[in-house]
Amino acid sequence: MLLYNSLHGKKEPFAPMQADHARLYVCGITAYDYCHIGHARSAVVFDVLVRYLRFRGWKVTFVRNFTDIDDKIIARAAAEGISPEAVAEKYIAAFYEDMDRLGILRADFEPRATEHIPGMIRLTESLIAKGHAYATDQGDVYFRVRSFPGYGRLSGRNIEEMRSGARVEPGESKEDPLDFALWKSTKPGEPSWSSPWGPGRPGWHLECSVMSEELLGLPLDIHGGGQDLTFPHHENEMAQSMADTGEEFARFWVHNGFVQVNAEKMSKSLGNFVTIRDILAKFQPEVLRFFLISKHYRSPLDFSYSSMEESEKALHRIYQTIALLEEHAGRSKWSDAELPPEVPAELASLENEWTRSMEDDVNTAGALGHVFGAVRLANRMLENKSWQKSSGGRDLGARILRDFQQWGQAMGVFQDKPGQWLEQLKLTRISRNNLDVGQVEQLLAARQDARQAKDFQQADALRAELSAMGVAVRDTPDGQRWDVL
RNA sequence: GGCGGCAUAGCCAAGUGGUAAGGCAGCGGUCUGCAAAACCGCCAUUCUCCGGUUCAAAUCCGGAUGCCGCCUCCA
Repeated sequence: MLLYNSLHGKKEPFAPMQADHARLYVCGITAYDYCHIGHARSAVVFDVLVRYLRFRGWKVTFVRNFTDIDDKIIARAAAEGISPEAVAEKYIAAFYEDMDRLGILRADFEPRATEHIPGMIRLTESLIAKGHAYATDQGDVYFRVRSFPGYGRLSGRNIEEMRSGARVEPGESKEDPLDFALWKSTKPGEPSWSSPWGPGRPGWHLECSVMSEELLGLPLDIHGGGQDLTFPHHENEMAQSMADTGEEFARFWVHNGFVQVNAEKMSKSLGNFVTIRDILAKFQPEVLRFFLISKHYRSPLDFSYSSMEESEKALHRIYQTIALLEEHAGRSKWSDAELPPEVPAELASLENEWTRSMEDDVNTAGALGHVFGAVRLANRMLENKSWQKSSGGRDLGARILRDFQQWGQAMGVFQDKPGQWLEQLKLTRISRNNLDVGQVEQLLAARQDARQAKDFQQADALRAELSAMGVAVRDTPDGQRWDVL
């Protein structure tokens, strides 16, 4: 399969270094707030990557860390009046709640920075010993960026051009503004660990270097994260690790694109910050997941509630067809007829195209297009009276159901029972539209009476009233059924 | 200022040399007493613009315009 490697700026054939065993490390969250839509995208993108690598038959060991000590956590602790540890616990728990709902698989290892302090101290000592880092009188340790010739390779920048932009905090005594902290001396009241340089805490970039090496070994097959982490986080991780080992740190760097809200960067200052919880209060989790995979993972993605509604309708269409296919599969009698050969051939072609899309840099957007191809094919078969009751139709229906199952597993969607999903959709929409179910039922009962009395004018008036409320009524042999639009 | 990305129908969105997937909306139809629910069908001679390469370009090259991201904590 092809994967876009940020290190070289192009798609490259991917295969694990060790036979059949892919090792991935993805930067997780800093646990200082509820997860937003951008965290959801990153989580879903790498969840799909892991699922697909496994679907393809490779063994995958997947590590996703938690940063549980950091400036933002300390600031949040002060704001909430609780300890930094409690802040991290709280938001890690919230992370699991949100991600479980989105169907994100747990990683094989989910290490926390504070569990790996000794390793970080060892790496820092080693870098000092090799001349790549230095301690200051204040008890800070900095990485000597100019001692590592490859610096800037990942993010595509060169040291000379960066000088003006680098910043030096007051009180820092760096040799060079570009240098970054490996170890920070503690300020009063902050969490700290004892170290050869006095009490302090690790710099942010260090944890990923240490934990990835300890849990997976270097070089990693894939190191992932959001595009914004490319610089400085990943550049610095790479510099630390490579300066220490002298070897490649990660073979493939994979970065997901940003989520924007109303075509602007999401930020607290713009007031367009959308958390996963905000969205899941209005939509089923799978709709968000579907929305996130409906565009290629490297492109910017613009979030809006109207896009969510479109995704909801699209997903509804798929579940609707799955429901029809399952019902169809329950038939007891089948004629001997076969389908015209081009019909199963069309399905075979869609199956190939689905795989081709996924093999091409995990193109879920393209793959979904072929899923809809199968939806249409299924519906065409179901609509055709002679196809529908033929053994050829039975086989085609079973094969499409199996495809949906497999495709869904690889992408982390279509896993629910269709009846349940459709019912849940109705409940979600009722609550989103603040519908008064009692009132709806009253109107339905009145319409039922009117229809029985053949007072179609009154029945239609009631339908119009319901419709104005966003309720669609459908008359079936079993009576009235209603859906929320 | 430096680096990078993107511009495809009303909207969203695949497609990296061989003649434009898919979703939403819209339109036509099936079903229905009716039906905005379901299903089927139709819907870009054309891919921001201008040049160039080629038998052939949305896809490659050069230029223009517009939008965005990173360069500072950030998925």
